[in-house]
Formats: sequence, structure tokens, C-alpha cells
Amino acid sequence: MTKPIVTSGDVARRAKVSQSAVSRTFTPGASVSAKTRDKVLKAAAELGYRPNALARAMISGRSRLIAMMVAYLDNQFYPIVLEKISRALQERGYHILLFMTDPGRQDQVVQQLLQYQVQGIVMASATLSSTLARECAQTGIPVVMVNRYVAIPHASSVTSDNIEGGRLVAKFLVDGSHERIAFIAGDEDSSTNRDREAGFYKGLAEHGLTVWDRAVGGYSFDGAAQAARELFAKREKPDAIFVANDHMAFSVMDVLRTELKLAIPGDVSIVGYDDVPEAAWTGYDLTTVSQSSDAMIDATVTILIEQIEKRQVKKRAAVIPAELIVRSSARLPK
Amino acid sequence: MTKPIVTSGDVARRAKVSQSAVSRTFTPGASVSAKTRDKVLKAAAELGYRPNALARAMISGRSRLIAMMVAYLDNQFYPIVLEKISRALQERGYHILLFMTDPGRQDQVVQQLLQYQVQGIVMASATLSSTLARECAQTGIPVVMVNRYVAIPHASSVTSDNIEGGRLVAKFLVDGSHERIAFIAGDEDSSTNRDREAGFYKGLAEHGLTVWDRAVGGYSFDGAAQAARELFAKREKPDAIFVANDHMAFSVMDVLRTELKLAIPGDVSIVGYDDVPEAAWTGYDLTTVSQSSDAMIDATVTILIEQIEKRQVKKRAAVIPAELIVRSSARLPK
DNA sequence: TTGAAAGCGCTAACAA
DNA sequence: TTGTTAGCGCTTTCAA
Repeated sequence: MTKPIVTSGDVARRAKVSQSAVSRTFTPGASVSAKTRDKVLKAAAELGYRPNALARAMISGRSRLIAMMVAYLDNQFYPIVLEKISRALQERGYHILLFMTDPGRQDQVVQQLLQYQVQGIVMASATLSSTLARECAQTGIPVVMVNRYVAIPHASSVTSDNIEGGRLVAKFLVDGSHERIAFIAGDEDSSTNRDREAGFYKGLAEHGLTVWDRAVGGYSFDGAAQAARELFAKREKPDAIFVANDHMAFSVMDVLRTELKLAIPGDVSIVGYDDVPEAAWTGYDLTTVSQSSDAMIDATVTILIEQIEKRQVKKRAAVIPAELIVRSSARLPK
Repeated sequence: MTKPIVTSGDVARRAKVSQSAVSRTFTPGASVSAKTRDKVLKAAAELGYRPNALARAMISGRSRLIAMMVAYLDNQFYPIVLEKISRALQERGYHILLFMTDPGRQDQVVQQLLQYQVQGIVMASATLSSTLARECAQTGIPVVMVNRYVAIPHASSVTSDNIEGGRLVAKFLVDGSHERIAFIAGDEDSSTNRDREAGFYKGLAEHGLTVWDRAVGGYSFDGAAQAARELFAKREKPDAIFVANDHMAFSVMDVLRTELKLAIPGDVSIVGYDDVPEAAWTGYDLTTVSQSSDAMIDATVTILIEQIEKRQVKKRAAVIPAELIVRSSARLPK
């Protein structure tokens, strides 16, 4: 009952044309007369013909497949990026091959995806070893890192202006007359964390302040809760915390309000980074820095497609402006 | 500078064996002597050989590609399902080709994914027309619908026990002495909504009640807000609302607390469905019905792999038990 | 266990 | 514009 697989040859025979005529009919921009095309289309419809994308990819060298490597999807920022990138690429006739990766096993995953002859790689919250990056470069496959930056030739990147974002937060908190301003870091190895933190310290310094305290949350919900407890276990407690991303900020707010019975922003102000949808939910109403996912996706897709179509991989680094989104989780400047 | 593409022929030449020997070395379970394999492996490593998955798929008829169709990723339930399914399939050597679909354009998307010779289709929050389902069945490609059910032969499904879940909610709200119990529906065409609603009404009936009022939120954040406003624009207002999923419940809670200045559960009780991670966040602390995503993913992957490997598509419908998760968004029974 | 040979379904020269 | 031809890189008979 299964599979009477229909090939272009079958269609050709039925339409009484050559097999290449069939191929041309299904290749946008190829030269076929209207008459031939109609005959082919008719036969194809009758037979239920569907071109084999694999065969096509193999011979043409264009698989129209883009690999997307993601480390986790529980931080809403990433599903949103994934959805938008996928839609944008679909519109251009490309498709996403999804790879969930564990830290440490990323190189293995890259080997797998290269076997599928992907034409590009998008990495979100994932890092590429320099060995792998070189391998991709040799194969001529463009790599775009989203929300992370690596000093590797050939790997392009799209990031928020994290340094400026950090500065904005510092200024906002200082203007709000906070005196003991702490920071909760994400993954200390990530460029995103480094830049947000560096910008934040720079901003504090510009107002003659230094960071009051610091803990590490590792970008995870539980890690952030632990970091919050740590900061508040000490004698002198912060009156404001900049948390390296929204996802962790929610966890911090939960711990402060529930376990420590602190009012936000009455007792302590919280600022996050990303402006994920939940930040606008009134249960949190989180003051944060927006990194426009639309702009980031645009840049990612543009870089990718350009490099694929020009067959020339030249490293590019797009930096998307950051904007402070003021809500109610942090005391306002007077 | 790019692409000295290495083929199995190159490896064969260098290892001084036949090209088929190379192929066998990379085919688990093929018969090669240890000596030959070593020679091949050595040559392959030296050359940086990587089997071409596309060529392999073409000839063997096994692409090891599974298509996943999703309508949206902003409801956290879906990214979680996506992440887990992807990891589970990766472990078994399969990979996810992701398709974001718009309602109405799903058939078009299916045509595209069939071209990639996927060996299975997972549909989440997406519906398949019966025409398409038939086409998949003819090709022998298994289809599994997650969180949705369709009366189509050959399309398997994995759902929560939505009827029982709805009943549990009704019982809980009645036991909590609520008297004006309303329902906010998702997409009225979806089996999930139908079953949750039917079970809910059945549960109310078992206690001699009927639904007080009803509005439709269409599974969207904004739609749910609108539905909430609608329910409370009337003279007599509900004292409890069962919202068809958590994602909408958050929106409803926001509207009630912020716009209508109502206390939850003081003035009105809210119950959701799904138990997404945010439901446990203390900003919402939502009483809800848990549909174990782990159990659903297990069932999905098992059905899929079994049908792929047995090359036999037999419709199956897995129903995962539902469990009420009591938190603080609804008044407790005495 | 090995190698030779025959394709998988298609695109892309090349001539006609 | 059309058909012929030669592969893309691989798996899988089939004989040896």
C-alpha cells in the first residue's frame, strides 16, 4: 500500500518530454516553453510528483539547509529567535535543521551537521571551538553567532550593544539614588556576560561608584536563585541588583519576594536584560534592556544569505543598539 | 581557499582499498576486517573525511530527518516539547527539520517537507488536512500529532487526558465553593480545547452545576486579555475562571489584577492547564493541570521510531494522565 | 571479507 | 528551447 515513488523520469514519460524538461520546469528561471511546462505540470499533478530535495541538493551543492545550534530553550529569548529566524529563512526557501547541544559536546554536533551539507550555521547561546570554526571556514560554510561573540576569524556575530546596555543600567540605578548596587552574572565565560558586566562597571565608575557585590547565576533559573540568596546572606545587603538576563531576574525576584519577604522596588531594585515577553507581564513588570530580536534576526539572516549567495565568508559583527525599558521593578530617578 | 571536498573515493585511494570498503567502514554492522577498517579510518582522519549524509540518505532511503511542524513558540509549552523531542531524537541518530507554520498554510509546508524525504512528521499545535494526511500515509511516513487529535486514519496522536483534566478542575472549583464558574476557551476548533471544555462541563454537571459564562481567547495572550475583559464587563461577574491553557491564564491574571484591580484568589479564582514553568513562578503561582511533557515526548518518540523502523504506520493514540497541581491562584476547598 | 558495477533522482553542461 | 550525456557521493547487490 505504500510508496509508488514518482520520479522526474516518470513524469517525463507521461508528458512525452525529456527528463531534463521536467527538471527545468521545476527550476525557477530555467528556460522552458509555456507549452512544455504545461504538459509537465499536468503530468506531474496527475502522478503526484514531488521533486526530491536531497537529490537536488546533492548535485547542485545547495541543500538549502541551515543548521541552528541552541543550548537551551527555557529562556524565552531563544524560542523567539528560533521562531523568527525559521520563518525568515523559510520565506527565502531555506530550512532549519535544529541541533540542541550540551556544553562540551558542541564539536560533536558540528560534525553531524556538516554531514548534512548545511549551507550555514547559526549558533545561539552556544560556542564554537576554534578548531571547528576553522573547519567550517575551510568548507566555506558561513557561521553566525547570535547573542555571543567569539574572537574567531570567519565566525560572524550579531549581538546587542551589551556594553552600552550595561552602562545604561548603571546610570539608571545611580540616578535612582541606589548606593549598594550588586551584579548577578550569567555564564562568566560568555562574551555577553563579560560585556554587560564591563559596561555596567564602566557606567558605575563614571559616577564614581564601584560594584557593591557580585554573584554568579550561570544563566540558569536555579543558579540565579542561589546567587540571590548568597547576596542577601551577608550583613550588608544590596539595595539594587543588575541581573545579567531577564530569565535569571525572574528567579531573583521570586526569591526576594517569597523567601526573603522583600519588596521590589521598595527594599531592592531589580533590572534585567533582554526584554523577553514575560518582562512585561505585570507579575514582574521588569525594568530591563531591550535587545530587539527583530533587528537581531534581520542582521543574522542578511549576513547568512549574503555569505551563502556570494560564496564568500567574510567575518562581520553586527551590534544592535540597546534601549532601557523602564518598568516598575526598579526605583525611578527623581 | 575553500572546499577540497573529500569523498569516499579519495579515502579509498589513500587507504589502497576499494571505495565500498570505505562505505562499509562507516556503516555500522557491515562486514569489514579490523585491518581494513583501521587503514580506512587512518586515511579518513588524515584527509578529514566526513560521509555525505545526503548521498547516503538518497541511496538508502533513510534520511534520518524528522520534520517538526509548530505553529508558534511563544507559549512555553512548545519550546520545551521541541527541545526534548530534539534531544531524544538526536540520541537515536535522527535530526529535526523545523517548520514554523501559519494556520491555513500548513498544507503548503507539508509539501515542502516531503521533498526533503523526512522519515516522520511531528505536529505540535498544528493541524493536518485530511488530504495531506492521506498523502503522508501513502508515502508511508508516520505522523504524530502532539497535543492535538484528529480523526484521520494513519495520524497518531499524543495528548494529555484533557477530558479528565477538565473534570478535575471542575471538581476542585466546586469543592472550593465557587458559584459562578466561567470558562475561557482557546481555539474552539482544536481537539484540546474541545476535550478540556467537555470534561469541565461534565465535571460541573456531576455536581449539579453548569458553566456560568464563557469567552474565547484563541490561545493567544491578547485574545485571552480580551476574553477576560468581556467576562467582567457584565453585571454579574464570575468568581472563578478555568482558562484553557496557562499561557492565556497569565494574561487573564494580568488583566484582572492590573486593569480590574481584583485580587486572586480573593475576588476570583484562576485555574490553567499545562503547568508550564512560569506557572510555578511566584508572580503567578498558578493552580493548573500538569500534562507531563516528559511522558508526552516519550510516547511521541516511541511511536515515531517504532513506525519508522517497522515500516508500518498504524494509528496509535497515547493519552497521558492529567494531574491537578494546586497552587495559590484558586481558593482551596475547605 | 572484498571489489566491481549498477544505480538512487536529480542538475548542468553541451549540442542540436 | 530541447534532448543527450555525464555525473553528484554514496549503498548495495553480486561474484570472486
